[in-house]
Amino acid sequence: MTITIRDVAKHLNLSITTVSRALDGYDDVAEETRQLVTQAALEMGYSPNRAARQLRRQRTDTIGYIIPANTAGFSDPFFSEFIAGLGDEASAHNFDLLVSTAPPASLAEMALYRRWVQGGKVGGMVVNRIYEKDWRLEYLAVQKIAHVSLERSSSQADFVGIEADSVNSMQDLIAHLVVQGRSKIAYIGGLPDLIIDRDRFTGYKLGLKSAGLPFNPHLVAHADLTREGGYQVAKLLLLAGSNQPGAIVCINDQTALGAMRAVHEAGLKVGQDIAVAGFDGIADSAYTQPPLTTLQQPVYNIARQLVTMLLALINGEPLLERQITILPKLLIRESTQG
Amino acid sequence: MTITIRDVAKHLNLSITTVSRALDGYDDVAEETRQLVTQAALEMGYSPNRAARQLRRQRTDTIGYIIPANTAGFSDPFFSEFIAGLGDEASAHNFDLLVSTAPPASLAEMALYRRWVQGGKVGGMVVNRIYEKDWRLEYLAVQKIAHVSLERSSSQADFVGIEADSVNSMQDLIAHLVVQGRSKIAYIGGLPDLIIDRDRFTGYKLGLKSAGLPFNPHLVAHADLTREGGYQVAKLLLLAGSNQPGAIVCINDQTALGAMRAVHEAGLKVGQDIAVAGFDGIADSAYTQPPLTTLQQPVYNIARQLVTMLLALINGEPLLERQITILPKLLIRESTQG
DNA sequence: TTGTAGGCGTTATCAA
DNA sequence: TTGATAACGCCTACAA
Repeated sequence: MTITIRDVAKHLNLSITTVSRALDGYDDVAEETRQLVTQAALEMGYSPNRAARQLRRQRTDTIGYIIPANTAGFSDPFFSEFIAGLGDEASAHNFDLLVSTAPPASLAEMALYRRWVQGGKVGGMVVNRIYEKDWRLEYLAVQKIAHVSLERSSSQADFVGIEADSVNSMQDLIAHLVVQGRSKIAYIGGLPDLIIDRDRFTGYKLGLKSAGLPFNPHLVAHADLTREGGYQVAKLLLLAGSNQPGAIVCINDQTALGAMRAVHEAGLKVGQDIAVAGFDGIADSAYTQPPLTTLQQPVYNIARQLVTMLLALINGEPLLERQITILPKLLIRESTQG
Repeated sequence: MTITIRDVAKHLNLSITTVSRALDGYDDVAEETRQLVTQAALEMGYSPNRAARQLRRQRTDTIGYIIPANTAGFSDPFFSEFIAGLGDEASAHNFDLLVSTAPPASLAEMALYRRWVQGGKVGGMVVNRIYEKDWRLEYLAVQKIAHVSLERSSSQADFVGIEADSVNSMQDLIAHLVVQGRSKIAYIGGLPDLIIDRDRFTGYKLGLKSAGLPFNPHLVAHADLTREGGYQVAKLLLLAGSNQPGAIVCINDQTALGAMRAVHEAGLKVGQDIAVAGFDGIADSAYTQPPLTTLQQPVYNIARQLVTMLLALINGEPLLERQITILPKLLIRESTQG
């Protein structure tokens, strides 16, 4: 940081006030002067110091997102798409995106929130992978800081964000599997306290009910939303002998990828011997072998939309819709059709 | 931003100086006082305003990384691992990571650099996907701002960062394919100006030479490092009739995934009819069907190491190694063995 | 060991 | 239409 507004002003024999206003587009500056200033700023390579601006304006042009990663070195394409969406939309509004990772409800996570929110580093937060009881949402509400969430916790008094209608879309998926002649349909979820687990599991059960199929707790398992977790849990399900499932429905695509691998290693054919389906519709899902049936959510666009909503909140602009519901789209691919 | 150091000081009937120093761990503060202050700060929910601190200290605790994304809504697991590594290591040092995406050498990219670097928003940058002639590196050098890069441009006078020995590792891969009886080995790269393309392509050619195989320009194609690009280009290669390759070596795993799909759609079997190999060793590669042979780089750890180096640079600490070379590890999987 | 005071670079208020 | 000046919250010489 070497060149300041003072340098520009001195160079032009103007006051810093005029320079500041010329650059900020105030209309009480002579057009001629503005041209001069803009030109000089560009030539001199001046860009306003963000810290000073933030301090003075008492607001920041930064939003934050903390990836809820349980393990170090994790990797889930859901997050790259999500972050790309957040970043692109933020950039479009000259906002910046602060990113970090922390295990849910960990001390590290809390420290980050504290630093970012109470330190005024961010003007708003994006949250997802919501839990039924989620300290983050309570915290953000108490701090009265702008935030939007993907998925909704029942404790959220004033929910602003997007939720997917997992319950209904999951039922569509189950119906599809039933049409394909599958009856012993297994479900691999995540932590039961997760909103997405609750909803997708509910949809799964309702789907069975509609089809007149019995609910069998032995066909339900919980993993951790990772490929590895899906793999391990699916292996166990496949050992069930006569109780072996004819289909495995997973809480997300990563889990499904793991399950597919387990099926394959068991010497069975995905799509023929056992149907496998996921949820999210990440780009990978079209490239697996066989391609994966999934409930697709437009992750990238959801992220952009969330940022749009968040910025409106931050800028105190009216929000057309405070709550948006999306119906994931059933993409039927080979993994569920013999 | 509501509770400041002043509030804490007033609450305790101390001066702000004392509070500031107590919290920053200076040793000229009575232990008793420190306890009091720390306690009060916690209770009152005080966290220093980052903007004020940055302005005063004339340095920031933020580093930046701009994802070189060519298309909106892109998704490459390489980047999620990379970002997770950057974020984790930054967090470990109480630094924050600013992330955005921009097409290489675009106006948007330049605007971001300007805002971040000249605006003092970041104290250092991480750069990768380097080009032979790369404006970012020149810019960062001119601005005299700390930066590290993954891959090295020949124009980098003072390179600090990590480079993979693509040339040698690629030769290992070619040797492996030759042992497997493959002779018509194709190469799908990226833009020729990319360092990784230059190096991997060089390794490819040297590998052919060592094996006494002729170099055939018709077996070389350029895509864009995406799955879709790899898919399209591989389709063309497969149409070559009698010139059809027996193996396809790709610049990265994403390209290889696309190529695998093309092979599959052509009714051929990956690993038997045609061998396919990638580069990077992203987590996905173990889960494809068949699993993908690849040259693995520890992306997550590379990212962490880069941040370690960058922070040393920023803090003016001595760097044990300014330049680290990594030899990617050949992971032989089914995609190259019949 | 603690307190006083100046200034980091901006923007906003007020006066010219 | 432009300029002088105060303040944003913090850190750090320097003084007590």
